[in-house]
Amino acid sequence: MRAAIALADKEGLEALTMRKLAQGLGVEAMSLYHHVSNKEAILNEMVDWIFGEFRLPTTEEPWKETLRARAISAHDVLVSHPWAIHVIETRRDPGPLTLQHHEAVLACLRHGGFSVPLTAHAYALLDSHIYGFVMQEMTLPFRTYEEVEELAEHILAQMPEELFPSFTELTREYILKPGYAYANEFAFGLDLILDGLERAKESEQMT
Amino acid sequence: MRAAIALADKEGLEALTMRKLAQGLGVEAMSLYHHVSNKEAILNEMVDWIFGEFRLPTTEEPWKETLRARAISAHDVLVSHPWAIHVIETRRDPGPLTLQHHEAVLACLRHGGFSVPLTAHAYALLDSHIYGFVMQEMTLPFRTYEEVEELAEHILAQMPEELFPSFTELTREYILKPGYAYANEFAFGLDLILDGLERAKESEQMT
DNA sequence: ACCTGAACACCGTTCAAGT
DNA sequence: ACCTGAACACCGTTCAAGT
Repeated sequence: MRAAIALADKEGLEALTMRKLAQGLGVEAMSLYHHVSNKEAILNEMVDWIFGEFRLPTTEEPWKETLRARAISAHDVLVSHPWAIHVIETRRDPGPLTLQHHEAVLACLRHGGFSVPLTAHAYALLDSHIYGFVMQEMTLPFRTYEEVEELAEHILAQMPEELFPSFTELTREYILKPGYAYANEFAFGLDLILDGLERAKESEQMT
Repeated sequence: MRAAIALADKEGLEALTMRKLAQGLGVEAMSLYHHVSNKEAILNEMVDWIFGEFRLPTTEEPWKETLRARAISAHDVLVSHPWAIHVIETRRDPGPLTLQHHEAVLACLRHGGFSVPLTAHAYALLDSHIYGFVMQEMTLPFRTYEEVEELAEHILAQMPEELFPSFTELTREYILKPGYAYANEFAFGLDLILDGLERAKESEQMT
């Protein structure tokens, strides 16, 4: 398990083959099948491990703060294991740590005063933001600010400005400004969503 | 191109191999390399085609309405081509239809009165919701209401209720109610986000 | 109980050879 | 210009055979 995560972290998901995993463990590929039923099972366990890394929200703290912290933690975990979002996307049966995590988020919302339907809405929305944001972040063709700059210049140079005025404007006046980092956009959306959920809860409680 | 999309639609992304694609075209796999440089190029074109299917927002209509319609259209397109979200996630260079689509969304926000930074925030947020939601929707282990019911009963039966009180409550009081469909959650989040963006724009204009 | 070598049914892709 | 057969370097997985 640890070997599989380390291998995917270091060499990418496509390098995680049964042969290479076995090699890292000093064994032949076929031996792995004595400890795990197939590769799917390994991927399932990897996803469950990821959920175990997310900070659990509590029912003691205010819902907004604790869910904000868990969202940021989830974002950070997913970004530091770039294979995770892809693998999560293909899993269909949640492991024990995953269930435990879901339970903690749901309990937090219910204790925070959300009705059952609003809890369902809120959970779907919060996780859409986390997964969708990380997905976009991972597909960006750059990671460092230097790469952003280089790529943006390259794009600007070959993009007809008349056809893409808003695009070039955004690149020039926002992306190429010092201090730009896509990851900073995460908190904006998160806070907008949390504020919106608070408002929805309050208007629900008035009726 | 059309053959590749049809094959992925009908038999799934894992069935889209060069050999099967060629077979459907009545030709050998190796012949494809005369018309396309490699499989990556095919996947790039498929993603660009997907973006071409999204309804383009306009600058004539009010931003909120036209962006709402484009989000719903994008959701519907992605759900009806289940391979799309996975392939988008691994693409790194946008095609012409993709760029055109981005330009239209950015122009719509700018015409709607959003500043350049707020336009960047808004776009990241809207697309996070679309991608993240679809991603979750695709990984659900059910599609029809009957399957929901069956699975929920199965889960309830083997889940220790003391350990997962909120989970069982949600399943019993929300998911198992007639008329439940996960896809319905999409509009809730979308409207919450659009309202939040409107509010953010107004408070920006006051300063 | 654990490991292994050979094999099977696949991949994407290259390349020399055909028309 | 377009297509093809054989081949290469890989996959996940099965299975009989070893210790």
